[in-house]
Amino acid sequence: MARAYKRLGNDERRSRLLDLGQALFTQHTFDELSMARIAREAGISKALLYLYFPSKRAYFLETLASGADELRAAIEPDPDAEPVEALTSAVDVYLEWIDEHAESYRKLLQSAAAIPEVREVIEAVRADTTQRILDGLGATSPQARATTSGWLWFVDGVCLDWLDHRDMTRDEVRDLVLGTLMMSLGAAGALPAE
Amino acid sequence: MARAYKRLGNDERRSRLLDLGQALFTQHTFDELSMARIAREAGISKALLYLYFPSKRAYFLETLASGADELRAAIEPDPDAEPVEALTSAVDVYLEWIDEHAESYRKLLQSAAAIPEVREVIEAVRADTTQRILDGLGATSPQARATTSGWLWFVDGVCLDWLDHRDMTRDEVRDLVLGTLMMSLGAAGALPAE
DNA sequence: AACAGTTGTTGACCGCAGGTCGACAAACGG
DNA sequence: CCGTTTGTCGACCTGCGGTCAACAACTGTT
Repeated sequence: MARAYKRLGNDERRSRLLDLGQALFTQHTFDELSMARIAREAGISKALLYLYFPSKRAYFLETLASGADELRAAIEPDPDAEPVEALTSAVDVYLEWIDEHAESYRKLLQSAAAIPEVREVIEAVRADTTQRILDGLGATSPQARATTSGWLWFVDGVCLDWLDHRDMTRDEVRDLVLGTLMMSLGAAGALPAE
Repeated sequence: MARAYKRLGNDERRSRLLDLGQALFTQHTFDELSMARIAREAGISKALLYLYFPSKRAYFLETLASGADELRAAIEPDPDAEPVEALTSAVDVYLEWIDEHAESYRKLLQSAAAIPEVREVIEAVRADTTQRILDGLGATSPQARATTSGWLWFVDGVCLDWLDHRDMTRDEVRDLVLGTLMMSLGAAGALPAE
């Protein structure tokens, strides 16, 4: 009698599922995919999927983390560089990543608000980034904080517009985005004279 | 024998349901509310709710529209005013509305990404607003478009930060937000000399 | 070769969600 | 008083995220 199923080691199965998730979640939104569908796509039963991940959200988050860690590491600023240069290169890396993962980026921003945990992660990253920028520039006023925090939204807005139209080069986008930060911080009277 | 239920006219029932929806959806997110719960809250059966609205999303959208129309009308620019002033007053009205409906505003931005239809509405409004601003200022370059479109995100980002901290006056927020638009359009080389 | 232990794997099941349908009951005209 | 209209409801269907007891594939021992 033919074997009923192929048996895999724990780690092997797990990493296969994560790979599959990364592939699926970049093509479909969180709630476009059911656990049943994912299991079918993986050639296993739903129950097995739940043996490896406690919930759909957890699965999504792990899938996300495995892909986002590289980005986050790349954006981490070089502590030896001066603030403005560190920021410039961080933006560069960010734009490059978006350029190469356009669909994932879109789906991520879409899934973001839907899942509270993801929203929290993004908000935490934003708050953290805001603080790093403020520290780097030595700004402290509420205006500076609001401007910087709003600017992060601005960046994502510009990126989405960029992906929609594709009529600017990556360098142009970078200059636009960085110029805007400096200009608006200046307008808010938050930039120390340099 | 006591009457089994109170019978209402079509319009009466409908508008009561919309009022209830507006109240509920400003206190809870879209998926925090079940149709069963809404029906219970309205004192009717779920089936009746579905007689008036074809789906939960449709119900949410109509609820939203009835509340958003007033805002949209208020933001509609006075065609006789000069562009900059029209924009200023529009932002003023927008901020005032957010100030008074802080929770609704938050819930809306959260529900936004979750429901495709809502996202589409918001994106349409943003695209429309972007175009109006560009027309008003006589700007046409991709940079100007990207900047303006990103600025709308900036505004929402600043507003969320504002609601989180509440350490600026509404006028300060307005000046910050308008100043940023002008500054960044200027930096993008998109502003005609004035 | 047989057997026991481990563990990867499954089919059947639960509760709840959005959505549908046929039957009933309130109002109104004659 | 009855027939028609239509506002209303309880029961039901499907599909979702999530759970569980049982089974089957591999491993080591004798």
